[in-house]
Formats: sequence, structure tokens, C-alpha cells
Amino acid sequence: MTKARRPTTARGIATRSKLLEAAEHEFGEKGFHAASITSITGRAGVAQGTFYLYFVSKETAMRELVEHMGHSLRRTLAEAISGASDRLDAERRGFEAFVRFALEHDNLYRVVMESQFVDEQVYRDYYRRLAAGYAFGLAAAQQRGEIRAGDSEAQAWALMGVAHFLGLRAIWAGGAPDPATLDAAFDVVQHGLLPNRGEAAA
Amino acid sequence: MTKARRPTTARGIATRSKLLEAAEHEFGEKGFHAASITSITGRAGVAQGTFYLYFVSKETAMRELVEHMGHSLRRTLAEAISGASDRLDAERRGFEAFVRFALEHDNLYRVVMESQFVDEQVYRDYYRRLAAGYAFGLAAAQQRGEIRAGDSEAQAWALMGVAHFLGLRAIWAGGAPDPATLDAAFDVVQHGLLPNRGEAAA
Amino acid sequence: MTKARRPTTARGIATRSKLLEAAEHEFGEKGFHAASITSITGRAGVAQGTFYLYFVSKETAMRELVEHMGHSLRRTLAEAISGASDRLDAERRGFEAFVRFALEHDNLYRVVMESQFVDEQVYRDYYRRLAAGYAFGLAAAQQRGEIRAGDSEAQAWALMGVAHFLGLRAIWAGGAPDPATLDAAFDVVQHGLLPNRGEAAA
Amino acid sequence: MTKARRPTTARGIATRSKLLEAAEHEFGEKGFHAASITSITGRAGVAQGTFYLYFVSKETAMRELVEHMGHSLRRTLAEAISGASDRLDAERRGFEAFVRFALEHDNLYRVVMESQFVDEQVYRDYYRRLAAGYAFGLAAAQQRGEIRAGDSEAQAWALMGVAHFLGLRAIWAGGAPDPATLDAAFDVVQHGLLPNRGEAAA
DNA sequence: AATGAATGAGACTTCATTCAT
DNA sequence: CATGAATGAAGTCTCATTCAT
Repeated sequence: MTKARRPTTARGIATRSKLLEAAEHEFGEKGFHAASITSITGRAGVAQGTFYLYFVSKETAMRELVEHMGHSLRRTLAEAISGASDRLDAERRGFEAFVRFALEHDNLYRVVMESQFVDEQVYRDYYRRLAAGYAFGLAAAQQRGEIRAGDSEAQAWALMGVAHFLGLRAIWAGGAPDPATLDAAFDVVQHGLLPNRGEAAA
Repeated sequence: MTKARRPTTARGIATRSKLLEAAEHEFGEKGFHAASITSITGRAGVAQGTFYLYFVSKETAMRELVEHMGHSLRRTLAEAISGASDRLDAERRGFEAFVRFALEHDNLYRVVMESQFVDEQVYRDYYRRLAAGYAFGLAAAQQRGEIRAGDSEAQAWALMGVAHFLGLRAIWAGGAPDPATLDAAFDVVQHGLLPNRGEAAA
Repeated sequence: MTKARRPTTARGIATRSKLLEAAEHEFGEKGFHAASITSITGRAGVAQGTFYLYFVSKETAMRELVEHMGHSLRRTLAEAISGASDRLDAERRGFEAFVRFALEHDNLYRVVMESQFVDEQVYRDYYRRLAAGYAFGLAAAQQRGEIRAGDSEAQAWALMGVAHFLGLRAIWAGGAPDPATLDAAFDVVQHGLLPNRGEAAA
Repeated sequence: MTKARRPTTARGIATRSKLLEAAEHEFGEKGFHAASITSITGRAGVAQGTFYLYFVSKETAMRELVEHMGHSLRRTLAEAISGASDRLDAERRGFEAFVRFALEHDNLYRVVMESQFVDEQVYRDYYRRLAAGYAFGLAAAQQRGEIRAGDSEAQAWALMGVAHFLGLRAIWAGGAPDPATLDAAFDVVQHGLLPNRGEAAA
């Protein structure tokens, strides 16, 4: 029943972040279930019991991590597309930023995927909020005639799927970004699969 | 270290099947780690030890399940597109079949996602084999001029991403398929985001 | 409750001995507890259930093995010393035969030692019968004045101890017999630790 | 994989001791394999998991016990013979001390015997270190002309064998020491089997 | 604020033994 | 005589969590 403390002193704040960072690595490397509190506190250099001073449970900590990941990603994407000339440009920048983000947070990227077995809510929310923001941007672009009309939410999910696997492949490729692949994938996003008459004629 | 027996009698074969099916449900509902052998054997109506007559370990069983899922999916997709008039038609049929498959095997669909934390190899293989077959079909279609030229493998991954999230959403939507969304998503695949391209070409 | 069958047919007799031989190896290599019926029947090339056709339990089989070992050893020793000129010669021959026996049955030699934790009775009997026969021979030799008078049973145990460790060392030495060591040990048995005046003077 | 903690507080130290003592009894009475952690912790009055706070595994605990036994025995013997007038006197005192030690630690005495099936290394080391020290003392005595010349290591093993069975018999005899038997056995050690040797020398 | 000892439920797995064929 | 499927008790070990200091 010990309530998780919100740290007030500088020392407390420091401990809490050490713990959170340790958790990120531990969860990311081993996945939620294989991760252990002992190992987390070990990485953070504190005693086992200390964990429960700041987190109510292992699950709680994971939730916080996933939510934190969601915030960061959305912020990162928003910044990335803020200076875009049009929606297509925004998409291009967004994809790049997303892949970069996935590579930088490859551990958490995987944790998010596993979170569905721990707390399905937090998992769905993660993608829903992402999709919601995405769809909003697409709808606006449709209004401005920058992109084809259509169900903007469905578009958003489709594009998220493309980006998701792009991120996955980049992680698997050993962490190196892959601009050529990115171009090719973006080409699909841009033109779809239908052949370009003009080019075909050329 | 006792080797898993391959059943020889009819009774043994039946038991193994019951076990495999029970595992599919258990793993799918709870995820690999939260799943328990006790519960699996309980569902199958056999004693705990019986599990180890047919599977070397919990992990082995999961691997088999993921591989089995891969086979089925590939076969299903191959059948689905076998009668297609052109690649675009094939894509359309493939998407539909994929979503249907995901819904029918929603449990395993999630098991595959979690498998990366248990045996990353089997997880990657699952997607790589899928991508390989996919890319092959796209390359051929490019040759025939049915779709735009481009890196067929990158195209394959992008489309897999679209399908993946389509499947996920369908599952979340409560199991009901969603034709409207499917249309919208497929529209992106067909024409991309650029306005009026397809129509302009027509 | 299935009673262990005494085989009547030739086939049955053959199976039983295959099983017994397999058990000797299995028990010897792994010790009683780590040995498994599955492995024994595997070595013997029969199905698991067959074991219980001939032995009432794992423990029973081990008991039989230990008793069999005792018989063989006693017979071997008796034969070895049968042609001895006097008791000292008999001892010499007995030691050699014992070490050879230990080396040839190194596996069972160790099983006997472990048997105390499975059935202490069979274990004690093994040594007691050995000691009894030994003491009897020593007493007779004392009567004939071939060896020093004294508590022949205590002598027997002491000499068994010497032989025991001789056997152990031979097994550890990789199976090779070690005549030099045997001589040295036997010298102790012959003369004891007291210095030989004559030699000391020489 | 959790490393066994080395206790820092008084409470921890006390718990570890209780556990070790409980293990000594449990292992000694039932042997390694039949011994159970549950029973050990039960005897110690702590929860099951506590065992793994201080020992990495059941096997580790046994190893520690055997090594501990070796240390104690060697120390005991060294003390026992420290005031001896000559080697023969030392032997006499050593034998007595050994038997007493075996009786006091009858449980561990048997654990050592079984340890060969769990960790042969620790078992061999036990006897080798004992033999090494023993042989060293004998060699020195030979130099001083107190005992017959000869391979001191072989002598050591022979004498260890005598002592070993002396200990075993004492334990079987119900724990009561047996001075008469001890005398008789020691007589063999002193004079060997040859008649009238010692007396003739006198 | 922090520590580290302690808990105990629960997980996977093994294996001697029984039984129907 | 032989098989192989099935059983289920028992065992070792892990780990999130609690508590006294």
C-alpha cells in the first residue's frame, strides 16, 4: 500500500530519473516480463526497495514509460514538420523524423509493441493519439487541396503502417538509417502503385 | 532434455493437436510470458506433464506456433490472389484476405508481435519471408508494366505496414471487418497521396 | 501393483539382461538419482513400459545390481587367492584382483557408494559380507601363524579401507592400474609403519 | 542468475548460518538428491525463497558444505597431532581425532561420499588435499627415521583408507566410539601383517 | 530518503509409474 | 511380451512486493 512518492528534494528527483532511465534500458533490452526490478535498481545503483519509493509497481513504471514515449514522439514529429512547405513535404520530413526517432529509441520502440500484453489501454492510446493528430493534419491538407480527398483517418493508419515497418527495418538493419529505402517507400506514399503514364511513355 | 515425442498413434496425434490449439488461444490471450503451461494443458484437458511429451519447452511451442502462422498466412494470401486479373486487383484481394486472416487468428496475430522478445530470429523470419514473397510478386508486376517501377522490396515493406495496421484496427474494432476503411486505405495504396494523379492519368 | 515377471521365454530373458546391463551403465555414469528409466530403456532399445515388466521399481533394480556386484566381487577375490602360498601372498593377490575389479566395474563401484542413500541395508550388507569373509580368512591365517595375532575383524576392515582407496585412486588415475603405488601400499600392509631395524642399520 | 547476497547485517548473517546448519542436517540425512530446499528452509524457519538469497543453487550449497567439512577436518587433525612425540604417536592421535570427527559430523561424512555424483571435482579435491598434507607429514617422519621409508603418498592413501572405514564402522555402530577396534586397527598400521616384526625389533 | 532482508506464490519442468492396446 | 501415451506429484528456482531499521 505504500504510495509512490513524488520526490521533493534534489536527491529524490535525481534518484527517480536514474530509475526511469534504467527502466528504459532494462525494459527495452529484455521486454517487460523478462525485465526485473532487481536489475533495474542494480543499473540505477540503488537498493531494491528504493524502486517502490517512486513507482507503485513494475506495471506502473512501464505505463509511464510508454506514455512518455508517446509524448516525445508526437512532439518530435510536430517539430519536424513545422516548417514544411506543403503536406507532401511534411510527410517526407515526418517519415525521416520518425525513423530517426525509432533508431534513437529502439529499445522503447519494442517495449511499446509488447505493452499490449501488459496494459492494452496504454498501448491502444499510444497509437490512437498518434493517429488522431495525424488524421487532423491530413484533413487540413485535403481542405487546402494539397492531397487527395478521402477518409483522413484511414489514410493516417495506412501511413503509420508504412512508417512503422520502416522503423522496424531500420532497427533490424543494425541501426543505420537507409535513405534509398526511405525514398522508395515514400514514392509509394506519394504516387501509389498505379503506373505513371507520363513516365511509362518516356 | 527428454526429446519431444512425435506421436505415432491416433490418440497421440489427437492430443498433440488439442495441445497446439490450446496453446494458440492461451498465448494469444495472455501473451507468451503470462501464458502458463498449466492453463494450456487445462484447456486441452490433459495433465500438465503431457505437454512435455510433445513439446520440448514452452518456448519451442511458441516458435512452432509462429512458424505455423507464417505458413498459413502465406498460403492464404497466395490463394487469395491466384485468380487476380492484374497486380492492383491482386493487392486488393490480398488486403482483404489479410484482414480476414488477422481477424480469424487475432490471437496468433498478437503472439507474432510478442515473439520478438522470446526468439527474435523466428520473429524476423516471419516478416522476411513474407516480404520476400511479396517483393517477388511486385517485381513481376513491374515487368509487366502493371505498377510503377521502383525498389520492389521497399514497396513490399511499405504495403505490409499498411496491411498490418489495417489488421490491428480491425481487431480493435471488435472483430468486425471494415470495408469502408479498407477502401480508403486501398485508395492510398493505389494512387498515393498526390491529388488527381490516378484520375489525371485516366 | 504389477508384479515383476520372471521371464520364461528366451526373448524375455534376453530383454531382461539388456535392461540390467543398460541399468549398470546408466546408474554408474549418473548415479542412482540422476539416472532415469527413460534413459535405461532407451539404452536397452525397448519401450519405457517394458522396464516394469521385469523390475518392480527403480530402487529394486539398483538393489539387485549392488547385490550382484557383491557376489561377483567376492567370487573374484576368492578365486584370486585360491592358489596363494600363504596369507601374505593371498593379500597381495587379493589387492591386485580388487583393484582390477574396481577398474573393470568402475561404474558400479561408485553406485555402491551411493546406495547408502537409497537403501542403507543393501549398502551395509555389501561391506559386512565382504568383511566377514575377509576376517574369516585372516583368523585362519593367524591360527597357522602366518600373520600377527589380533582382532581379525578389525584387521579386515582396515585392509578393506586400504584396498578401497587404492581402487578409488586407480579409477581417478584414468583407469590405468598403478603397480608402483600398489607395491608401496602393500608394503604398509606387510610391515606397518615402524622402521625396519635391519634396513635402518644398513 | 541473481547473485547470492553476502549478508551485511547481523540478521542476515544469522539467517545464513541457520540455513547452512539446516542444510548440513538435511543433506546428511537424505543425501543430496533426496534433500529438498523446502525442507531445508523449513528446518531453518525461513521462507523458501530465502535460501536463494544466500546460495546460488542447491548444488552450490552442497559444494560449500563439502569444502567447509574439508577445512574443519584438516584443522582438527593438525591440532590433534600438534603435540605428538613422534610420527607413530601422531598417527595414533590422528586416528582417534578422525574417528571422533566422523562421529560428530556423521551427516557430512556421508555427504562427502555422495558429492562425487554432484560435483566430482569438489569430491576429489577433498581427498587430494587431505592426502597431500598427510603425505607431507609422513615424508618428514621418514627423514627423521621415525617410520619406514617408502612412497609417502601411497602410504597416505593407504592410511586414509584405514581411517575411512574406521569412521564408517563407528557411525554404523550407532555413534559409539570403539577403542578396542581402534587399537586393533592401529596395530596393523604400526606393525603390518607380518608376525613378530615389531617385537623382534624391540 | 534509503536500505537490504524476507516473503511466498507461482512458474516450468522432470520422472517414476500405470494403463489401455 | 511389448508398446507408448498419460499421469501428477514434487522439485528447483524467480521475482514483485513488503517491512523493519
